[in-house]
Amino acid sequence: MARRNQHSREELQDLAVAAVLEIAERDGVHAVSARSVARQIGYAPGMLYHLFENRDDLILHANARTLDTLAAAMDKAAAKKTPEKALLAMALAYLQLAQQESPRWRLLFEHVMAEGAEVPAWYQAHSERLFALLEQQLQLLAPTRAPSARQLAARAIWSGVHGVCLLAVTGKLDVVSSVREKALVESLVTHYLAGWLAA
Amino acid sequence: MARRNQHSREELQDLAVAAVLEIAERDGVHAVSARSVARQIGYAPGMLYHLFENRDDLILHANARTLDTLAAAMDKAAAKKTPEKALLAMALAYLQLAQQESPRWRLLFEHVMAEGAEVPAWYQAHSERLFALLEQQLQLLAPTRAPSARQLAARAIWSGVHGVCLLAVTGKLDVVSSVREKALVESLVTHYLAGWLAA
DNA sequence: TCTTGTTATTAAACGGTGTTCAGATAATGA
DNA sequence: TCATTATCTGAACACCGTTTAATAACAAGA
Repeated sequence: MARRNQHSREELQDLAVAAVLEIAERDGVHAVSARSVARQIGYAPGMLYHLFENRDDLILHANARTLDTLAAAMDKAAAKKTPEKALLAMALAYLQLAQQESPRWRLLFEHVMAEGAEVPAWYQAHSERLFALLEQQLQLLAPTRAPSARQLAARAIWSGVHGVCLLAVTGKLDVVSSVREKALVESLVTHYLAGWLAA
Repeated sequence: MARRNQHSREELQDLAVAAVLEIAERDGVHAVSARSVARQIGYAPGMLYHLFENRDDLILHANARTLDTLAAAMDKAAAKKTPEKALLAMALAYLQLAQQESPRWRLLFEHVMAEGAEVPAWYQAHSERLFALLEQQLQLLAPTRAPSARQLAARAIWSGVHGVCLLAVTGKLDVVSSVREKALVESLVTHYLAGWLAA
């Protein structure tokens, strides 16, 4: 069978991306392969290579959707709060999402570009949106500071929170069960901010 | 050919681990495979499965060596310093090592256990040594605080520093080139500590 | 309506991966 | 010297990402 023309190119891309996320959630990250995704959307594996450049491209499209979900959750979490509380709420929103939809986030955390391949600009734009949300609150919190200082603080906070979420989701943190991940994020954000503001 | 008995089991394990690290450094992380490692040490791929349980086991042994190198560097960096300076020095030692031997660290950062497999206890012991080094300094810095508070702080700091190193090595941080990684680590550690001590 | 051209789709293959295992070979102990 | 034991290999299995020639269905024109 060939040329059925049931879906537009864009529809097929959406179907494939949705299939990636669904398979990851249902069968685990390891189960996401060109063949499994193709089977799920009812096409041959080769079809995926007319829709995406390669596997990286497909996974990045799925991960971009995950990042957008997070950006929306952070926006919501920050609404009508003081900058300090907003920053903490955004960090906790990250942790919560990463924990409750961990397969999606493992897909994001554990994805590695093929040898020599660079992360494309369009994807970086998605992740930069997150930094922008932080910088926005830091702007309100410390309007007189240099923009470069705020950029640095935003990246320091986010790298730190990212580290906690990553270790939490990939299960490398449960060394001491008494230390809860939420407490880690709270400690990291509040103490860093306190120190940063006092400096 | 079979049964040449040139090396003991332990020697062969060491050879294999060394081969993993050498191939990663020379040809890149992607080039590390059962076949390439076996070829490098002059044996058949199947041999590796008499020396290690599986690929994860082999990689973990290599990564444990990387962790031990870091622990030694941290020990050296912390010597004869005040606790605060020691903590910063240890974090910077991490960053420096991760940056200058990035293939080894990509091997560590990007390694993912097979589906359903847990990180074995003997490996966790290696990474716990790092936390212990931090807690040791925090003990000197804030001897009156509860041990659980120090455990939490050690993990918060380390998760944060880990986040920076990871993003730096895997190249996901160069969004704003003006922000240097070293400045991020310094900011993270000093401001967190300042806030933590003031609390 | 018939034909031609275009486009979506697939089957099959290629070279790679981790892993298993029966069998071959050399060292060892009796 | 012979039987046993431990070491090591070759070949296979099932999977992976990816490419490509061939095919079938649609669209357009005559």
